[in-house]
Amino acid sequence: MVKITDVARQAGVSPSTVSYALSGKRPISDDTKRRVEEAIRELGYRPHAGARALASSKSNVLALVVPLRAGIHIPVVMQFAVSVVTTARRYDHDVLLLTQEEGEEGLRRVADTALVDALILMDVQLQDPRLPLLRVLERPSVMIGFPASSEGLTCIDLDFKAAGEVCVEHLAGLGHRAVALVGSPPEVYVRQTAFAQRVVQGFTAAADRHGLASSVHPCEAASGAARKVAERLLREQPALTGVVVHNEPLLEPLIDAFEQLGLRVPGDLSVTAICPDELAESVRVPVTSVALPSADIGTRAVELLMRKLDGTEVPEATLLAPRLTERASTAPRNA
Amino acid sequence: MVKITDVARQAGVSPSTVSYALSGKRPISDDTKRRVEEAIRELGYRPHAGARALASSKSNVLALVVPLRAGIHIPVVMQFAVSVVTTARRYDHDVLLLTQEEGEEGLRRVADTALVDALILMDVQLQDPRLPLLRVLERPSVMIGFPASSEGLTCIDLDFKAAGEVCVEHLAGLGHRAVALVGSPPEVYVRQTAFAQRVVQGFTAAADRHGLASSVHPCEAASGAARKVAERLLREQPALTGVVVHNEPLLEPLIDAFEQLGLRVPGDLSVTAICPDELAESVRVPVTSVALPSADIGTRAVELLMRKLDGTEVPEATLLAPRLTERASTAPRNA
DNA sequence: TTCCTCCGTCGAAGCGCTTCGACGTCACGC
DNA sequence: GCGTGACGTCGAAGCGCTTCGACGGAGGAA
Repeated sequence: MVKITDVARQAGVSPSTVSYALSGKRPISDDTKRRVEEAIRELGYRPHAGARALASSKSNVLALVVPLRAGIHIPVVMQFAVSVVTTARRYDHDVLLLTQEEGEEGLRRVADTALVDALILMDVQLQDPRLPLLRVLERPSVMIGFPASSEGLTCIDLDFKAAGEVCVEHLAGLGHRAVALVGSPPEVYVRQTAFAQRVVQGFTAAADRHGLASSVHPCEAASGAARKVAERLLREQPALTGVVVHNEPLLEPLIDAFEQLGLRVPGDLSVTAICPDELAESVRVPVTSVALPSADIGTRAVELLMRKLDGTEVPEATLLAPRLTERASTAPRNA
Repeated sequence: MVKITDVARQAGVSPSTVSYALSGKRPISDDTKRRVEEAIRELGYRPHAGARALASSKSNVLALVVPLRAGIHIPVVMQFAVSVVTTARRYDHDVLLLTQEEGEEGLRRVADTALVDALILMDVQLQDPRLPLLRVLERPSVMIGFPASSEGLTCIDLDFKAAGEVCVEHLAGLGHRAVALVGSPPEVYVRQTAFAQRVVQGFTAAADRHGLASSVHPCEAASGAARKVAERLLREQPALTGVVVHNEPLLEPLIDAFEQLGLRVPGDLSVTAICPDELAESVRVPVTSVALPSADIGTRAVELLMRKLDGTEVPEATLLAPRLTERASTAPRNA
């Protein structure tokens, strides 16, 4: 193994000079820098991560805690993870993958052993048991999603309430007078995951504001459930002409179910969704949707963390404004 | 920060004794061990990962390289990653997440900086550019999937050839005489990813052996493509009564398409798949399938790696025998 | 010209841990 | 009763890097 002293010898300088040439923390003459770089290249030198972490008390590793619970759309998690890794690399950091399963003990472990410098958590619940820990941990963290109180923490997420509102407003603007929300599986609500509830709040508030008849239906993500909920909607709300879907795996089956029940989309029924653009575009009838910008959120989360590591102040809450893209699934009522 | 010397003082022993009590590498009296453990608990001591890595030249971290290319079913990747993390934890290791995007340079980086002790690679291609690197890297690795030559490397995967055969044999056993394989997207074959080709080999070989008429159809994973391929199959192969699907996202849409074309499953058409059991069970007509045991593979991959880290010899190739589960989508011909 | 400052570099200390050799003690066998 | 291990513990060295203080020399100010 080639070490910094080898490089120093080869370049005719001291080890500390090599270190400074690498880190830029002290001025080094161009000539010296060049010789050092050359020596590094010739010898194929790579600084030892552990030694570096020990001496500098920085591991340049971020922890990413991913959920593995039911009711969460896996591709979104994955896309998010990839964008975190990619962005972290831009800042010369790596990403350690943890599962929710490890719980608070896992967080404490990687933080206290100095394995990681900072943490990113996904799938935060309203009363998340990890919150107190994050507040006392001596390492910065960013949460994807919002707990009941984000006091002293840093959170980022799509503004789901606004997303629910935007969907309703789009439908109201098209003249629809009765709308329904097909939501996430019941367990997601029971778990008190904020984003699902926020959509409901936004949806209901906007519907009330516009004087629309509305109803909310949590729904399993199995395609069998699509048919059932479709039938039920038509039975209970015969005047229904607008539907908001906040349940990725159900989107396509639900549209199929409506069509099989004799309703054309968007002729008889307008459908909007809150989901990744990718999914919305890939449905047989491309769906008007509010984008779930997982890649964007991942990038921003890492950027927030980097600023915290720099000692910069960052806002406690970052809510991304919803962006609705019109596609083929919505049309004016009675068009 | 509390360090090993603090623990040593508190327990009235030397730092090295604490270290040995922790690692068990030398005998320590029960009494001393107890006092050390107590001191650790009282002080909340956590060994510094970097210091440990430096002194022991072991980071206790594994690298996991995940693919992010098209044509790969994301939930499978995720499930795999989770099982790797979970198993690694059982062996007191953590997992660093890398993307394929980082390429060979990324592998070299984490290996040469001693950030990780070993590597796991997914989505290996027949002529994978990373192979030469893996052979010279001074760290053990395990690959999920098989390259053209696994000489000197360690690979593990489902036996996809046998999986293709098992599907055909199941159909042949039910009396079917004309079968088709609906495969992965074309780009997966172009990329020379072994598993897709192996399925084709097994499928074709078994069909020939049993004297069945057969055809192979790579297919996009979009649900629009399902309808097209279904129509094409019926047109080109009117006698068709058995289909093997090796394309997760297409499974359900394809069955829908067949039914909309007037074919009942399994009445007129028997369908088998190679996919996660979870998926096969969740389809409206539960599908007879060969399981894609991602969790199992992940676990085994980590176990192989641990044995290599121990210096134990492991087999170069581990092929998991296919396991076919009969469900509602297959029935005897002309039942 | 002298003094001070800033630049570029060096040497040494030290980050917190593991590990090696050494040493005292105790039990056992002859 | 004494040699001989094995057991349990200690001290010191060192893993490879960063960083701090120091220092010589050049350049500008006085």
